[in-house]
Amino acid sequence: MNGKRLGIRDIARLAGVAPATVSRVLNGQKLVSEETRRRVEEVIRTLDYVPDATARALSVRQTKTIGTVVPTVDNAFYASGISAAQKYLAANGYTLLLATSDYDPELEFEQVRNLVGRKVDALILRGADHSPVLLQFLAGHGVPWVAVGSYSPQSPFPSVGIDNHAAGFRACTHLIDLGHRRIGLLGARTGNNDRARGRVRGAKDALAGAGLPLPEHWVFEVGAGLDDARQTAKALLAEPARPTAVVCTTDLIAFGVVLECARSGLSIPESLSVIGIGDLEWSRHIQPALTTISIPTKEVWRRACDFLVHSLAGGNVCQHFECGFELTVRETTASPAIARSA
Amino acid sequence: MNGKRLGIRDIARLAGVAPATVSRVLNGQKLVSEETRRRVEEVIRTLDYVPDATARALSVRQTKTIGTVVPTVDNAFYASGISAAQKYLAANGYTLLLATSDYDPELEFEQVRNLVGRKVDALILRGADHSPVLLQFLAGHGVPWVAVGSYSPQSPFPSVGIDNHAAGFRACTHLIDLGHRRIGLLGARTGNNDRARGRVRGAKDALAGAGLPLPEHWVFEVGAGLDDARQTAKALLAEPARPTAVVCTTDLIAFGVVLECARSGLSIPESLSVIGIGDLEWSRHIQPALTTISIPTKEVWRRACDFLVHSLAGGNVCQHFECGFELTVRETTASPAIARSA
DNA sequence: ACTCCGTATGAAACCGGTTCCATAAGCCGG
DNA sequence: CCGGCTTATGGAACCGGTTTCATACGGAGT
Repeated sequence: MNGKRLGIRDIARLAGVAPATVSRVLNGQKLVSEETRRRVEEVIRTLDYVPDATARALSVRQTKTIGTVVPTVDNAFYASGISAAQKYLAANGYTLLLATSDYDPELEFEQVRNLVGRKVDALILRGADHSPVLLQFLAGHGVPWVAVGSYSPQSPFPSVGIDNHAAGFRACTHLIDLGHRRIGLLGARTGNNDRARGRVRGAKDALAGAGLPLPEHWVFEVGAGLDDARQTAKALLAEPARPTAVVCTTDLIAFGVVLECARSGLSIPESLSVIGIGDLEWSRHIQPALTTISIPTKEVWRRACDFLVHSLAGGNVCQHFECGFELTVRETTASPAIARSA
Repeated sequence: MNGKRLGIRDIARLAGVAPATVSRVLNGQKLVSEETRRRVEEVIRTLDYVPDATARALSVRQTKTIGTVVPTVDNAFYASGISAAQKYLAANGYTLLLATSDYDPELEFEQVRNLVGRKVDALILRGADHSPVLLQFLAGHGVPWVAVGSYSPQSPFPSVGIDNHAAGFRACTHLIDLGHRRIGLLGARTGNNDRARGRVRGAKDALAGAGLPLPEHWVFEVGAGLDDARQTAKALLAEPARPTAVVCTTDLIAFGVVLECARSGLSIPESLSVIGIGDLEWSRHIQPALTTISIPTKEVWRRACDFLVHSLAGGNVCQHFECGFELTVRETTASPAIARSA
């Protein structure tokens, strides 16, 4: 190849103009004569010149990049959000810089630090639950960010998501309405996770509101993978005095229960009603199809991006956005009467 | 906040040294006295200073960033690869810049252009099947890249993946070995996709080798989503003279068949044997569990990253790496005798 | 005491864009 | 015919790191 990269000055020389003019053409400013613009564009096209974004970033102090750190992409829930975000951002001239934390807050911080060093214009973080040190770091460096996944109007930082407490409450209420009195609760780890916590509390509040007991041995804390979920489900099924229904705070956990019941020949919903939260793609494909709380994950992420893009553009955008959820009844829930009265 | 961002010169002033020295400390060079190093690090720590990666990138002409463009993250197959790549790269000081093309070559090119403009050190692209214009663009800009998903030793560009022809062949052979004579073929779109093409050809070659016919109406070309797969499966089941087995070039397609059969009461494998290629996480969870060709997707991506990291570091790495696959027999395949001889 | 060398540090140019400011040309009204 | 305004363009500083080259210093060798 030709010895060195070609830059704006080369283009300028070949087009017989000043670098400043080339820059103006590149940025579509209107203070350039039509004639000059065409000449410059011609040169750019024939040389296949692509301006150096790092140089531009250094100069204008913005990278047109949004960073995000999620626990893993290896989970339909996050993958779906990432996908939606990526698409929305690309359509608006931004690129997504992706980092994963593997559910480790320590690593999350390191990743955030890295992203900030790379001068992302803003960050998308899951949940509003972050260490003060991290928050202070972000504030100190003037990096805007938005929390996705939970609607937290009381938080001083922007957030987009659903009301997790209400979702947990709604899921549990559905079971109560069906007539269940013995309801178990399988929740994701709540440490450092306000969404899981909200859902669990919602379900508990529903139970308490209905005057129903929740014995210690009917509540389980579940790890992140599908295998963890199956493991826990197995433990649940081994319970001598089993509940007639369980609310799972994520669909993945519910999958675990459904699959494990299938394996051990326990029929759903006759012997056990199961409800999840999330409504992943698989939820309606699995056998029996999962009753769940549908969360518009893609919309949540899209709105988070929308918020950032607009507020970076100087717009005045509402700090908190609540996305709606809805109960989607499929085949894994039924009245306990079906089984008991038989 | 303090009026302006703090830079290396501020750190230098506060530590009473020259900017060059701070730079040396940051980069861990050894030509700095222990005493000075400690003083500088002290200042950096107390000020929470994070060096500007864009400035560094401009200066050293490398961003420690690897770009990739995949059709979508919204597919367990790609999500899994992305996830592995991200993790591996992070562990080696790189960050993944993610772009998606939505199965559109036009958009893919645009994304590549964008990534190149952002000065990624290298690219990971799916497959070796790219337009000459794109290849020329990459070459002209001196951007190294590696193809993932197919082992293509004859290609002038590096590749990491499995031998897709062999995978298709193996899958089909499994059905033939079981005694099937009427075998259908559900393949992903082959346009611009050498992997799908290889698998389809492999299956066809196996058929031809066994002297088995493949009537036009037993081969289907399937769209990308699970819903497309179900749609096609529905069409297959409507065939009056249906095959006794089908090879699907991806697990997602196989899922479609399995789910659609369950819906219409057709029992697998008694009435129809199904084999997929890929072995996604769901393949072993679905009912009945899917027989498939297991591809070490994560390993493929990890090796692709490994290749790039090492060759960027100046190492001399083998240009093509073939990952192994293996047949994983589960519950969706059986001898046709079971059904026919009854 | 003097040269020679290795080590620690500083000064300044450079990476490739952007943008402020200056300048020049063209046009209008008085 | 000239001042003043608008528009097109060029010159040069600047963004925040890195790196080359020069310099200063201390110690070893003779």
